[in-house]
Amino acid sequence: MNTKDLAYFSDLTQTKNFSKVAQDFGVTQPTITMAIKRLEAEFQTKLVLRDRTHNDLGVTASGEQLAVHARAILAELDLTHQEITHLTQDQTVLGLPPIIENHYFPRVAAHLQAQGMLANLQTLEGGSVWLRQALRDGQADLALLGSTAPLSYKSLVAEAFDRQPFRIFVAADHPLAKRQRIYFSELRHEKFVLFNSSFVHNTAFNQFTRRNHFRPEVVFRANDTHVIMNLVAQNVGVTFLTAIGAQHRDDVVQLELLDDAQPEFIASIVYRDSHVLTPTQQQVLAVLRTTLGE
Amino acid sequence: MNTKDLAYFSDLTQTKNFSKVAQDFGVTQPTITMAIKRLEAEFQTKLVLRDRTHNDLGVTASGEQLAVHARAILAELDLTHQEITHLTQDQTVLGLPPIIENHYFPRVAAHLQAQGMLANLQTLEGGSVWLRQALRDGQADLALLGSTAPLSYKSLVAEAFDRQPFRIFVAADHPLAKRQRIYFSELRHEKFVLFNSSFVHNTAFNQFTRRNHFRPEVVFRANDTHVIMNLVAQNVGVTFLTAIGAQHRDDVVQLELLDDAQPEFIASIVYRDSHVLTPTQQQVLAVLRTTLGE
DNA sequence: ATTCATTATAAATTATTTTTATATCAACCG
DNA sequence: CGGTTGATATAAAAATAATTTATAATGAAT
Repeated sequence: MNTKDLAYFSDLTQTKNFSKVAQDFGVTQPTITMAIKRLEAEFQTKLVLRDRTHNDLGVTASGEQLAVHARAILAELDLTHQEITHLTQDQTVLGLPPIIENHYFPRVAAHLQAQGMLANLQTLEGGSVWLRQALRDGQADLALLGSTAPLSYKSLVAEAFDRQPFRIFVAADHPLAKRQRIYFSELRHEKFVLFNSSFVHNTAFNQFTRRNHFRPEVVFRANDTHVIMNLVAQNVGVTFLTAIGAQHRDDVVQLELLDDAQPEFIASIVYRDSHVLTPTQQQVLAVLRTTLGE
Repeated sequence: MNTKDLAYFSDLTQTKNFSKVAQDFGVTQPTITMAIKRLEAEFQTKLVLRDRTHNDLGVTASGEQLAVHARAILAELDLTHQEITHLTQDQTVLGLPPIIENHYFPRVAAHLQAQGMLANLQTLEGGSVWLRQALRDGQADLALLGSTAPLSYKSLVAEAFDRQPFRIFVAADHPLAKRQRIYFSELRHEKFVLFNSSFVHNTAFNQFTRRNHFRPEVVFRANDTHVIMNLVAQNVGVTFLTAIGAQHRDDVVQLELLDDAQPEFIASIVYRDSHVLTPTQQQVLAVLRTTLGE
């Protein structure tokens, strides 16, 4: 069976228009008619219902089922291409959320440098949530990710290497700046400057707000620690980060949280379980493990 | 890309012999040569190393990677066929381990009968461990499975509906038969008759033995409760089953276990998350839920 | 040195897919 | 109504792709 037919069909279930699919793939319309016929023969079932009365194309139950699998197959094929490309170019793409990149990566880079392997490494920046998907679909080969619970994801292998508590950061001239420890509930009426939703900080933050039964007022979301810290320093709001997320600065004060059973920031090395690691990638992984492991 | 090429390649990585692959698929040998060439062109990389010196065919890193994905794609395609076949024949295959079949299924069957749906149901018997795989690769659409921890498997959805403690069964004339409750450690020197390893009972049993630091003497393994019970009645050994696993009989006595934090037998309704349920399958699922749910 | 087992190559054949050209069908429109 | 439009189907021709046949090449084993 040709995977092209699956691609045609997958598109058809979405556009519900034979001619449009033909256009999308730069082929003529009868090609699509024939492709669908082939699939219907292969699976011995009607896949689409041509309802010319309402000029609307229906997908049968079998068709829906096929569409689900067709997409899975096409995604797998795509992933295969990406992986093999990285493999042949001996390139390792390491996904890094900015906080981890700032805190842990310098150490790793130094070791890789020493082994002359830095040239084979590309980094891919993004929030942990976004990177998890990037890892799945082959944009990255390895990643260092943050999470609030030990990672255990379908098709991914995760090895936790560090845990960090979350902290609150306020401007040095903020009323709370004198305190060293506070309860999250005391922040009920504060304004917040936070990471955007592709970061795990949000998961943890939401746990805190849910437990304390309040809707926080989030005045701004950014995806850069420095931007956030600058806003905090100017009292635009307070923020919620890990201790390691913030370089030291005089105009911002760090507060410990006193709440029980707090979520933690768990840092893990993550990779796909279906991915056969190259020697280079294994070396990178080994460096990550020895450098980051306790 | 044609999936046939992936099948050829997958076979080749295992047989490591072009001619053998050709035979396996009933085609001529140059067909395989060409297929591999096509894949090598598609992925722009060498996939196999023709090492004629050692008359051994090596698979490159890229080849290994492709093989992993090729198998995944072919399995997905196979699953698709199976699912669509069941779909068009409006047949639902329900996987049932024998213990669950004996205890819970009669109730379910009565309800299905009342709704005239029993004709659309086929059952597939096997241990929970084996059925889990059968469900994954499409031999079954739904299953009632036993487990010792709440089920959460990659690509499967599980809804727990009952919990049962494990018990020990001994012959009526066994020295322990007078006791009503015992500690597992008291069984250190007993002979055991058990289910074979495709049953979850083993997982639980192993937890008990590990905690009590002994290697049990297993004298026989069977996959039928009656066989096991008959052996127990004749003092061939004692067994380890759920309370519901045994019909009442005079020659066998049931003992409660006194150990702390025992594993339980958790019964769950399980199905694939990628599977689009037919109306019939949804009805069956609804009957399962109402009949089995508390 | 010859034979054997294995894979490669090239031309011919066969199968499959795509295009071109045209038909069908229902809805819409004045 | 009849004509036009948008959508899919069909059939024959053309283009592509896969497979076979026949044979060559390669290295190992005897």
